[in-house]
Amino acid sequence: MPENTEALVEKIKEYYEFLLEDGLIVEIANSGVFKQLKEGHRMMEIGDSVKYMPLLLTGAIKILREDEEGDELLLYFLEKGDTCAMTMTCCYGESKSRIRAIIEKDAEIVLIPIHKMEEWLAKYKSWRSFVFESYNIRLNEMLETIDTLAFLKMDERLYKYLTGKAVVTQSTTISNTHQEIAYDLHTSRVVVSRLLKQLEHSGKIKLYRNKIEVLKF
Amino acid sequence: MPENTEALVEKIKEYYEFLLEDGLIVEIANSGVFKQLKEGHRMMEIGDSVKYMPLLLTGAIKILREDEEGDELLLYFLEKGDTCAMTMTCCYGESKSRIRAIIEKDAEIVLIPIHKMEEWLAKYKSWRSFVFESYNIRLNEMLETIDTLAFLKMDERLYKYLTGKAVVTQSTTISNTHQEIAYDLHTSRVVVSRLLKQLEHSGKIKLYRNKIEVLKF
DNA sequence: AATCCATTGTAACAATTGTTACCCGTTCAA
DNA sequence: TTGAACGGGTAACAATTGTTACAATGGATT
Repeated sequence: MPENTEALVEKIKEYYEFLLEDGLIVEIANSGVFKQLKEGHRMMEIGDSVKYMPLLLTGAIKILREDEEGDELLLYFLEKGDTCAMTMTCCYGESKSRIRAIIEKDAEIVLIPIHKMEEWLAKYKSWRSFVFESYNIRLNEMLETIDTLAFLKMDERLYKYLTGKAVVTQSTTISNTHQEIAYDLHTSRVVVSRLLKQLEHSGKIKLYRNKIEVLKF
Repeated sequence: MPENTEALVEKIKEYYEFLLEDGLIVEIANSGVFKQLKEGHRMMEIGDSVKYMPLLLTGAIKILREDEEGDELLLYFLEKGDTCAMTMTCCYGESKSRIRAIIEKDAEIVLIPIHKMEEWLAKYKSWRSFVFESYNIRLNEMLETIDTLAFLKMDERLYKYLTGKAVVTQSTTISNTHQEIAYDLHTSRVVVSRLLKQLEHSGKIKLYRNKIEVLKF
């Protein structure tokens, strides 16, 4: 936990030095708020009004979509160096979140007041690049999600989910119940159990209680 | 067809006067190329390198995604006042198109060289707003597409497709074969025929040869 | 008129996914 | 120690979607 602004500048530099100008990093440290968040923390809900844009320093965040009946779907994970473009959306146009964000792995973030975003756009070229780059990454991530939904069958989606999760959490062991996975993929627990069993038989994973080991990538 | 730059300025003003500064519109008219494109024209293919960003004045464009096997999926339609954010993606980072664009309804567009985009970002506030607004619209459109894929059944997707298409083409009559619809929804012709019959029985549409009439919205 | 071809309708069947029900084993609290 | 709650396995069945096959229709062409 950075003790003061100086320390925060150093902390941000660790992850953003090569992306953002020094002057901008100082501004971020001055007007941003550093936070440490625990796994499982619900950072944002659908309909919440968005006042801050998060910069992710460490850890991982999962971004979910929900329909009217409350059914969920995992959109993508945010990792170190990412920011949430769906949040940036809120600086122009609507100010309500259209997604849910849950900490997937203990995270350190810096919250930036959204009015700064526009201010820095005119002022810092590196900020413009960063913001655009973020939008692009997000658009491509959404494309990927669409491809997955449209072109893959459930067993492929499941396997992709497991390997993807292993990557963002930097661990081949996934600590989830079948029910939780079912929520993320928007299917039922029985279907997940069935397909996990198949994946185990084909030697790609190993099943334990509350735990799945990914063997192949 | 505008005869000269003066006429093009007027033409662009018709659609963008309230969005973009006058000075910017003049610049667009100077460095942009006006084009008229016919329905069915394949404007861009996956893998094409992107050198221009299109501003849509009239008509409609459909944006498709394709997987390795050549299976297609409709992502969304672009309409008057829209631009293609997936194209803007190409100004930073990769320069290859990740989508296919086909004229859905005779269109008039202005092609802007992509290097102008960055130049104008620093120079015109209205351009920044426009570009951000476009990104946001596109992100939300992609979210909508994801919702549709994840939460709707095929009959609902089909009905949504028909009504959506009626809106962008500004006509309740849809001139498509069942096979063409099947491609857009990434399913088979037989499935489309079956579900269309159901929709007809429920009184939402009326079927003809090469033609579908949307009765309810 | 005869023929061809694209389009649509439909039946029969297969594969995938979703649902219900019930099992067993583990964990945890009373 | 007992029982409830949770996590997971599995069978049986239902619903949805995909596939194959073939018939019927209507235009277009010769």
